[in-house]
Amino acid sequence: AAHLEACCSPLSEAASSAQTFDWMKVKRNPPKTGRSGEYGYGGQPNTVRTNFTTKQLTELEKEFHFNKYLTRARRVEIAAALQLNETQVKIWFQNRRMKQKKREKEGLLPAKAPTSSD
Amino acid sequence: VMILRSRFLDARRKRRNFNKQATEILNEYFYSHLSNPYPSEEAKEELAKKCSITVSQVSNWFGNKRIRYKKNIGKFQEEANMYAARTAVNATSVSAHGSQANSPSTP
DNA sequence: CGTGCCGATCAATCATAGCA
DNA sequence: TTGCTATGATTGATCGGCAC
Repeated sequence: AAHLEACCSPLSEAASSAQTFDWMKVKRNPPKTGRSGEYGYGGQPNTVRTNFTTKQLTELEKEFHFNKYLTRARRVEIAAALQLNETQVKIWFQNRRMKQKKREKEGLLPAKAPTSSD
Repeated sequence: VMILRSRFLDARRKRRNFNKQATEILNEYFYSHLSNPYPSEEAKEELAKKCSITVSQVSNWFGNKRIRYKKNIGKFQEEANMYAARTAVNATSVSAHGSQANSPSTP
């Protein structure tokens, strides 16, 4: 579900001024993470971006090197051990995999252009 | 406290601004596609080559540009007009490539 | 029908560059 | 040097699409 606001008339504005296109109205849904009293922070629903502690990140990294992918069981263990939601652990691994892929991809071209000149 | 963070924060530290030339190219693309500033992977690669930066940097640039633009459209009005006029000519030569049917507006 | 993953993107923030 | 703004990069989390 997305919240699209319909206010300005799409067909108006002219001249050089920029109109308000769809992409400018895109609003992400507020994160629903946090749930379940976790660490010592208020009780209000997490506003945004959970700040992982160094300890949590260290453990997650350790797990990642052991396994790039998690099993349901492992995820539950880690979530409990680090006091995070299973979703947060799942998402962390997802992002971590993408990050590694990006790294590999870039750490392969920085050399030089593939042109046969050399 | 924050010292612990900076410990392993990598590239973010020695950041270098892009050349004026590169920024020009990126802005030209952005404003000439203001209706949909989402370059395809191929387009990103081409921009990266022209700007002498990586594809990731191109993605970062567009990501930041989009967010910051919509956050304060007014602040970019001048810039928008400037590039709009400049790329208006360029747009004419790029209207027959058979890549993607894209032209929602164009009153 | 529900769930995990991917690829792209968002959105907030960090740390520095640049300028007055 | 001091203070503030511009800007590139990072990252937890969302969105749409796809496979199982």
